[in-house]
This record gives sequence, C-alpha cells and structure tokens, in this order.
Amino acid sequence: MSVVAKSASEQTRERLLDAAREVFSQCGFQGATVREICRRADANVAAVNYHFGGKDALLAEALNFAPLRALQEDNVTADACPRVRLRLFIHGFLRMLLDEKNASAQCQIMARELADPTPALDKIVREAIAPLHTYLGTVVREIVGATVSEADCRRGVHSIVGQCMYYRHSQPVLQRLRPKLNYTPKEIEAIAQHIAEFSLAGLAQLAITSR
Amino acid sequence: MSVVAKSASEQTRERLLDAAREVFSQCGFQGATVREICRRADANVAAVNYHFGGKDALLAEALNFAPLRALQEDNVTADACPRVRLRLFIHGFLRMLLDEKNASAQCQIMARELADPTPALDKIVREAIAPLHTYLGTVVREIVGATVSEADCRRGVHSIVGQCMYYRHSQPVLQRLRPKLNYTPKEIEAIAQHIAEFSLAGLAQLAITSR
DNA sequence: TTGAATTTCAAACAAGCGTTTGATACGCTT
DNA sequence: AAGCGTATCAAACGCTTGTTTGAAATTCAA
Repeated sequence: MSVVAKSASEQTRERLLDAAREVFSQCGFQGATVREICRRADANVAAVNYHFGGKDALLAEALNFAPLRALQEDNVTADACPRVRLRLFIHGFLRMLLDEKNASAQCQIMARELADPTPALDKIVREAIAPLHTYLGTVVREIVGATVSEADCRRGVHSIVGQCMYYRHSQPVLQRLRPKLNYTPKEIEAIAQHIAEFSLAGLAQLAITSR
Repeated sequence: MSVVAKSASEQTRERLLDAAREVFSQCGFQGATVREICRRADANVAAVNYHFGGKDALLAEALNFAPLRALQEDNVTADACPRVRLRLFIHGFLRMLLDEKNASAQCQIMARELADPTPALDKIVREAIAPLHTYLGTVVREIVGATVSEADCRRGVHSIVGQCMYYRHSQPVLQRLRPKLNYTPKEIEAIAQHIAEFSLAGLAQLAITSR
C-alpha cells in the first residue's frame, strides 16, 4: 500500500471527519446529528461509533487547530512592525472565520462552540483560544507600550477578537438586517480594513489615557 | 378581583414566564426543556401547552423588549452630546447583557438566540435588533459627521455592538481564561469605560480616514 | 482458495424530547 | 349544596436522539 492510497476503512474515517467538520461548524455540537454526518459521508449510522467510539470523540478528532497555529506562526515571523502585523492577523483571522471556501475553515467549528459549552470546550480553550489571546496580548503590548495596565491590554485584545467574532457569530442576524450580505473575499478584506483601522485608533487611545 | 391580586391561573402563567426567561437565557431555545421550565415554576409538564400552546409560543411571550426600548428612549432624551450619549448607552447595554441581578436581564434571552436561528429570531431582529442598530447608527453618524460613508458608519455600529456582545456571548470561554472573572457592577463599569474609550477613538479615526 | 479478522449494514434499543389525553380537583355562580 | 367551566395532574403518545447488536459483506494474509 502506498502512502497516498488509503485502505477503505481509512477512507471512511476521513469522509466521516470531513462531514463532521462540515456539520459541526454549521449546526453546532448539539444541533449536529450523527445520522446527518453519516448521510453526508455515505456511511452507515453505526460508523461513527465503530471508528471513533461516539459523537464526543468524533468532535475531539475533528478539531484541528493547525491553521490557527499557522496563522500565529506566520504572523510572528512576518518582517513587519507590530501595527502591520496586527492588520495581517485580523485579515487572516477573518478569512478563517468567514470564508467558507478557505481551507482553514476547520476552525469554524471552534467559533460555533464558544457560547455553548461542550465536553470539548476545555480542550478548545487550552489549545487554541488561550494561545491566541496570549499571542495577541504580546502584539497589543508592543503597540501600546509599557505604560498601559495589564487589564487594559487584555480588554484591548477582547475588543479586537470581539469585533471579528461578531461577524461570524451574529451572521444569522446580520443576514436578516441586510439580506444582500455576502462574505466575498473583497467584503472580508473591507471588514478587516475597518476593524484594523478602528482598533489601532482604539489602542492608541489606551496608550494616551494611561500616560 | 383587585388589580394586584391575580387568579391562581394568572399566577401560574407568570411563574411559567419567569422560569422560561431564566431557562431560555441560560440554555438557549433548543437547550431549554419544557420539563425544566415547569419544574422551576412548580407546574405540571402540560402547563406550558395549556397556557401558551407550545414551547415556541412560550418563547414568543417570554420575549420582552421594553427594557431595550427604554434604554434607547432614555438615551435619546438625555441632555448630552453624542459622545456622552454613546458612553451612557454602552454602559446601559452592558448592564443589560451582563448583570444578572438587573431587572432588564430579560433581554439576555435575545443575546442567547443570535447565533442559533429559532422561530422567534425574525421577531427579535425586527422588533429589537433592527431598531437598536438604526438608533446606534444615528448616534454614530452624529459623532463621525457627514463625510463618512454609510458602510463605514454601519461597520462602526458593528464594532461597538460586537465588543459588547463578546463579553456576554463568550462568557464560557472568558470564564475559563480567567477563572476569577466576575461581572460585578464595578467590573461592568470598567468594561463599559474601556469600550466607550476604545470606540470613540475608533470612530474618530473613521472620520479622519474619510476626509 | 480458504479462513480468520475487519468493516458495513439494517434493525432495534433506551432515553429524552414536546405534546396530548382523560380523569381529577378546584373555584365560582346559582 | 349543586352544577359547571376552568385548571391541574399522572400517564402515555409519537418522534428523534446517540448507541448497540448480530448478521452479512468485505478484506487480506497464508
């Protein structure tokens, strides 16, 4: 057996994982049903329990934080000043959250679960969100300087992440407010531009107030 | 029968509504169960269907946008400049979202449903969120002036609302990031201060860029 | 090719859900 | 007190959920 050719069993596993990422990110953990996942994967209802042991374990395996980690690593090695790095990060983060055609869309499962604790939330926070906040904290710190308090620094991170998440999380609402809304790459870039502009000014204000 | 003394039936109705607001805002529409609502209301499982006709109709009656409307009306009549009115609004809005002891906590049901469309979401958007965005749009417009595009103005509103919602919506995550987190009135005021400061600077930047 | 191990499948299971039912208890007018 | 409409109740219904089962199909080494 070559490296690329997978056994039938492995193929089923991967089809299940792909379908799971799709359904989990669209419907959330509770809303997703094992039957729907198996239907999309052209597999039997029992396949999830046979290959993974249960719905919980399937979610745990479906999670993939690599794209988010890659975004951070690309950003930290980018040869640019903190402000530009923040711009780049916001743009990449929004692409991850909003662009369904993006390969990194796997992280959308994560966003779906933030408000609704599932057995996997502890893992998500530990391995993805905490590092994200820590990293953004260092970038924000570089921008605002040493005079800003730790609490203000953290709230600055929250302001940035909160703005990004809003477009993902409140999509059903925004869709109803503006039915023509569509997250094209162009629209995503415009949103990223806005959030970066808005936030850099906000951070600058933090630095001023703390003087 | 006097105005204050309610019949036994009306008392049951009100106990059900109170319990429903509690459970819906804590668990969401799907997560909430009729049995749990009735348990907290000391009522029979059949009570919801007898008094309201079903779980959907109970949610529709449990919704109460009066506090949110009152916040807008108080704000529009406040004798203050747009910037101060924005500060006041953000503070009141956050109290509504985060302070469980607040009487206006009924609007927390609303926040719970934003990401997860239910039969009532259309009503929520039409009667609560759309007016909220419209009103905030006028305040933001007063602050940034006429040179800023309609799209930038709308994104400014999103930035403000997004920051506020983040603290409510991502509470399970923030709780895990900082276990000591507690939304005391003092903490809420500090958050409101931060968001107002941050956003006013962001809005000012919008005005500068559009020149 | 054969035979054991792995994988798939239709079917059924137990538990939970919203809802319905028919009997019972209650409140109120007569 | 009797009668009647309303409200409550335990029980059950129909449905969906995640999971289990045991037989059938497939895979793969010997």
